Amino acid sequence: MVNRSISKQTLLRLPLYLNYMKQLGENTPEHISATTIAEALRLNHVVVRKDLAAVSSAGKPKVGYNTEALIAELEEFLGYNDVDDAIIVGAGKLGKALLTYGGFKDCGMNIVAAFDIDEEVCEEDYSGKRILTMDKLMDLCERMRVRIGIIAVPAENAQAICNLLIESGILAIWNFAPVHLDVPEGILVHNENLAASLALLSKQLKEKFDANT
Amino acid sequence: MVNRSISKQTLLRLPLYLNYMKQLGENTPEHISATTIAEALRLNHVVVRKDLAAVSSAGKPKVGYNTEALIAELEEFLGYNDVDDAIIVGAGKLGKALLTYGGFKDCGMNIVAAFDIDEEVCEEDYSGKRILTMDKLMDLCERMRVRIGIIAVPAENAQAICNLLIESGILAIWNFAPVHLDVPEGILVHNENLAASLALLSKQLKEKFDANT
DNA sequence: TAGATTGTTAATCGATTAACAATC
DNA sequence: TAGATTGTTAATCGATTAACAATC
Repeated sequence: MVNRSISKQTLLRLPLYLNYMKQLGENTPEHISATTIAEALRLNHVVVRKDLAAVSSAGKPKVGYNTEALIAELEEFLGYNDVDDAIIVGAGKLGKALLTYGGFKDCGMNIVAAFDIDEEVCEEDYSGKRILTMDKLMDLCERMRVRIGIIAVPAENAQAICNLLIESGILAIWNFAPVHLDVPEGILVHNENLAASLALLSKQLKEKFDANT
Repeated sequence: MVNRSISKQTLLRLPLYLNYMKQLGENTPEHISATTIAEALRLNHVVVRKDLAAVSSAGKPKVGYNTEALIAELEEFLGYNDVDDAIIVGAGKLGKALLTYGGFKDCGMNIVAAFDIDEEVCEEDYSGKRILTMDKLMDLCERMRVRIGIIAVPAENAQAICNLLIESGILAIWNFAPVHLDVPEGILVHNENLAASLALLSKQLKEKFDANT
C-alpha cells in the first residue's frame, strides 16, 4: 500500500465505498470488483479502480477484491482503527446531538465531553457523556492531550472559543459556526456550514428546473 | 452577471466570502477588494477575483467592490432571497437540532416540520416547529409542494425513508445517514457523513505530524 | 499622471477519462 | 484457452495560477 499523494477527492470517495460495502449485509459477496461498486454508486469505474489501487494491493484480475479484506483495508487507511479524542464547545441542540451521536465510534472518533458557558446544562449526563463548565476546558485538553475541537457555539462567540481552544493545545478544529476563523499557521480548520450546504442544494434544484424550461 | 458554468469549487467558496463580509460588523469598509478578502481567507487573490467576477459586475479598478452591494449580489446569486421549504424525517437529537436551528433562515431555507415514527416525540412544539407522525408526511409534501427532504434517521431506515420521500414528490435529498441511497435518475442527493468528516480531519492531523517526524 | 485594482488571455497543474497491457 | 478484471500509461478536461492589458 502506497500512501503518498492521495488526492482530496479520493479521500472523500473512500468512505462512500466503505459505506456501500458495509451496507450489503447478507448480500455481501466474498469478492467485489471496482466495476460493481462504481455501478452501485454511479461513479466512473476507472475512478473507483484507481482509488482502490491507492489503498489496497490485494485486487486480483478476474476475481476482484476480497470484500472483507477491502473493508478492513479501507478502515485501516482512513484511521478508523486507532481511536482519536475530540471535545465539543457549545452544548446547544447541535452540540448535544453531536455529543451523543453513536456513529463517531465506527470511524474511530471518541467525543470526550462537551463544554458550555450555561451552568444550567452542565453536569448533566448525556448517555454517559458529560457537559462541563468552560473553566474545565483547558485543564482537560492538556491532561488528556485532546487535539481536536468542535465548535458548536453561536457565530459571535466562535472566534473567541477558537482562540481558547488553540491556547489549550487543540490542533484541528471542526467549525459549525458560519464564520471564517482566523488561526495561526499550522492549525487545521474544517468548516461545516450546514445552512449554506442546504441552500446550495436548493439552488442546484432550482437551476435544474430552470434548465428544463 | 453571467450565470453559466460556475464551477463547483466556486459555489463552495462564495458562502465563505459572504460570511467574511457579514462578520466585519462595525469595521465594514464602504469598498472591499478581492485582494483583501483573499488575504483574510488565505486564498489566492486571482481565485477570489474570478469568483467575484462570476457573480458581480460592479467591481471598479482602484476602488474594488461596494461591500454592501457585493453582499446583496452574493445573497441573490446563492438564492438566499427566495425562501425554499424543506422537511426533516427523523426527530432524534440531530433532527431536532436541525429543526430548531435558526441559521437556515439567513440562507433562505425554511424547515417546515419534522416527522418521526415515535408517536411520543410527535405533536411536541419546538420553537414553533412541529414534529408530526409519519402518516402525515406525504399529504403535507404534496399540499405544500415541498421539494427538499432531509434524512436524519438511522442508517437501516434511510433507504426506505428515501423511497417514501420520492413517492411524496421530493426532488432533492440531504442525507445524514451513512449509507449510499439508491435513487431514480433526476433526484438530487447530497450526502453529509458527519462521522466520516471528523475522521478525515483526524487523519489529516495525524498525517501532518507523521510528515514532521 | 501614477498606482491600485479589475478583468482577460495564456500557461500550468491536477484530476478524470480513455486506451491498452498484464494476469488469474 | 478465453474472458473478466486489475493496473498502467497516455489523452483529455477543468481548475488554478501567472502574466498582462484596461481603467478609474
